[in-house]
Amino acid sequence: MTASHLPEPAGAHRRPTIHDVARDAGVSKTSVSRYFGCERALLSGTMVKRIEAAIERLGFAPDRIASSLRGGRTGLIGMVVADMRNPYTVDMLHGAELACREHGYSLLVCNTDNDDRLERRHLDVLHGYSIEGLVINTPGGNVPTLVARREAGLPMVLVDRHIDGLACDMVGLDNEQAITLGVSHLVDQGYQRLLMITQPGAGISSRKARVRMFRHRAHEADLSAEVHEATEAALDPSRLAVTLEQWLQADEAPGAIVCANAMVTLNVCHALFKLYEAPFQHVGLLGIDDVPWCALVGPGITTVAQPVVDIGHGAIDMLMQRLGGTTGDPQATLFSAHLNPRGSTIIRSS
Amino acid sequence: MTASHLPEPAGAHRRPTIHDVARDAGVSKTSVSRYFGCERALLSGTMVKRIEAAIERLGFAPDRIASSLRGGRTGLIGMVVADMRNPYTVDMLHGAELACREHGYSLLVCNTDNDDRLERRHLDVLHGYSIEGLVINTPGGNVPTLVARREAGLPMVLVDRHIDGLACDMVGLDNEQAITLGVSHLVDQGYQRLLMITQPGAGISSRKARVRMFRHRAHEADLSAEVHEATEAALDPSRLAVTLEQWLQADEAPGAIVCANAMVTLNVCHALFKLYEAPFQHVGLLGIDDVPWCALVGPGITTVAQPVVDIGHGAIDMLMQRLGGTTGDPQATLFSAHLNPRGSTIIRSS
DNA sequence: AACGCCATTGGGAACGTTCCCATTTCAGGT
DNA sequence: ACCTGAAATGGGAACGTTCCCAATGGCGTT
Repeated sequence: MTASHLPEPAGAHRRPTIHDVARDAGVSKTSVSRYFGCERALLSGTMVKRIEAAIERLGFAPDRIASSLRGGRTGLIGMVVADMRNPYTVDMLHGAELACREHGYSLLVCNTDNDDRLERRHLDVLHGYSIEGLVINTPGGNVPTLVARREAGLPMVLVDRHIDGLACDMVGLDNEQAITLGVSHLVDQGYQRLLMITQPGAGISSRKARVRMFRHRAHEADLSAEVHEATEAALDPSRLAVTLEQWLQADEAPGAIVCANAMVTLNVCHALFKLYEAPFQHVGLLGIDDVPWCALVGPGITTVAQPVVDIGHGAIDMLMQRLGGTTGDPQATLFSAHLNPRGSTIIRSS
Repeated sequence: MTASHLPEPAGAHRRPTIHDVARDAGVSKTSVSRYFGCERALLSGTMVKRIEAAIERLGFAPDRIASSLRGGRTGLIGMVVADMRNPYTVDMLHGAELACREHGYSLLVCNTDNDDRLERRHLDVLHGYSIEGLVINTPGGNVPTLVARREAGLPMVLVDRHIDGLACDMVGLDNEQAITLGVSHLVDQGYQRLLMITQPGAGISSRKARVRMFRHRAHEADLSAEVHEATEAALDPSRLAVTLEQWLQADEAPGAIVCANAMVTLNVCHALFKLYEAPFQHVGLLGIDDVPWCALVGPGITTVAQPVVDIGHGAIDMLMQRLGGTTGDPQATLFSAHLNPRGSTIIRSS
């Protein structure tokens, strides 16, 4: 018998542990643990050198799973998004990833495809991993679960929208300012009637805010303002084209369409190109959310852009503050939009 | 003294453990553990009912961190991508997320922004979390680290490109077929000279394959074929415009531009719109990678589309096979592209 | 010379699971 | 009645860390 332990399979050797390092360096495992933790200052110079040498020799890397178990800190942040393919989500995720990296956290990303049951499942999984914080962009179908987690002490930041009955931090766009900016521009350009196309937003605060403010500002400027809520199906370009044509032919005065987000802008463009070869000679178009291709379509599509990367970054920043121990009432961080004027909001003589 | 343990803070109660459930149900913790694990069949009907009731009462959810420590299986898959903002990456990620969900795994997502040092750091972090598998889309700057992990037994799948000296599974596009499809289309449409714009691809197999095949097919069809490698800076629309104009004016024969990926297509479009009001009356354009806005620009941009979501899904599927114990030589799964013919590849009388 | 204190270091319990092995129970065959 | 073995259950070690507490040793103070 060579050893009292496992025969140790020939090829792959066992990952070294803090124990191995301790033995190799001739110190206690506690000291090695201190080397990695925040008690590094306790160690003497000789000790540090010996530990470092042993780590190098063995190629040791601490096991975060074991560390999480005893230490309680997993270093994991849960990120639950409603629609991974939405450009908004992508940029937000990018900002969040950046911020996590800065703070030494890692992101567990979950996509719910706007499905409440799936969201619920993802929340359970994240709970299983003992995430330290949650950033969530939710349609609002799992309020009880979220409230429970929040009250159990899980730091949580809502993105883009806040949810009634869920007292927690939130990061998003200053929708009032954004819509004011957009409508003022359209007024300045001389449009006399406006149509907003939006997705149905039963419980989604940001969508409701945009519609409310749109009506308000248009009314203030004495313009007629209509709002069309297009369900998933009604966003289909062909069906949308019918709606748009009706609205266009109802009145001779120059009109402009406002798209409530990038998804809507894309579909409205498709619809307009079905109707006209050069649609922007007949109607103005302003999109909320700027995406790279907006500058390429027709004479360029005017947009009101939100700083989405900053929003994602800001979400993590708020989380870090809570993790740092900040208590107190929920905060809302709202970012300002800016205008990208392009050719789609210039009135051509017809 | 009421108890020998902690005074138990008033508000938030401790998360229940398998122990609490066992006590409440009047069974052993082993049985509760069996309830969740794959030894469920060992339990009698009564036992199952009592455990279920206790779980319900306490709101217990197993701790995956503790489970990972002893059990060795973390349920975590690492996903390292070179550029999170690239539409390719987004769709791929979406497919991978979908597949992970099906198999009960969760994704730890890392973005490297094409930075080797950052990629290295992310790989270390993932190693710390004992991921069970790795899907990576790499510029190729950390071969030694990757080889080491692979040889230590970590299942690994490369996405989009394979790396010399790294023997591991790979999922991507059948570049030969894709380019053949694109070039044939251009030939059929009557173009007589071709220009491919690509990003520099020193170590990137997919880029090299596209260039090589482009040259080959063009030569076969007796067309002149030029390739322009645009560095990050040279992708700037203004500088690109100069390059394109030179090429256009060098010859009268009708020519078409092939863009090696969506990023390039976007910038080339910007450049063309700087040169002409209606660029596609002067030059043909074909893009590799289809993105939603391609149909909207000018008369629509013809594309060769890869099934990116399937590629992401496929990557996880391969990983699962390896996790299931499949051994043997590295496999490559290549998907076929399909053509979306649009207005940008129709020759207009000039 | 005895004392106390700070700076270092080490030993061992604990975190919440899973897994190995031992134990109990009971049916069925001799 | 006894033995055998399968089915069901429980006890305790182990996973690799962190953290509490105790121990050691050197040095300045009374």
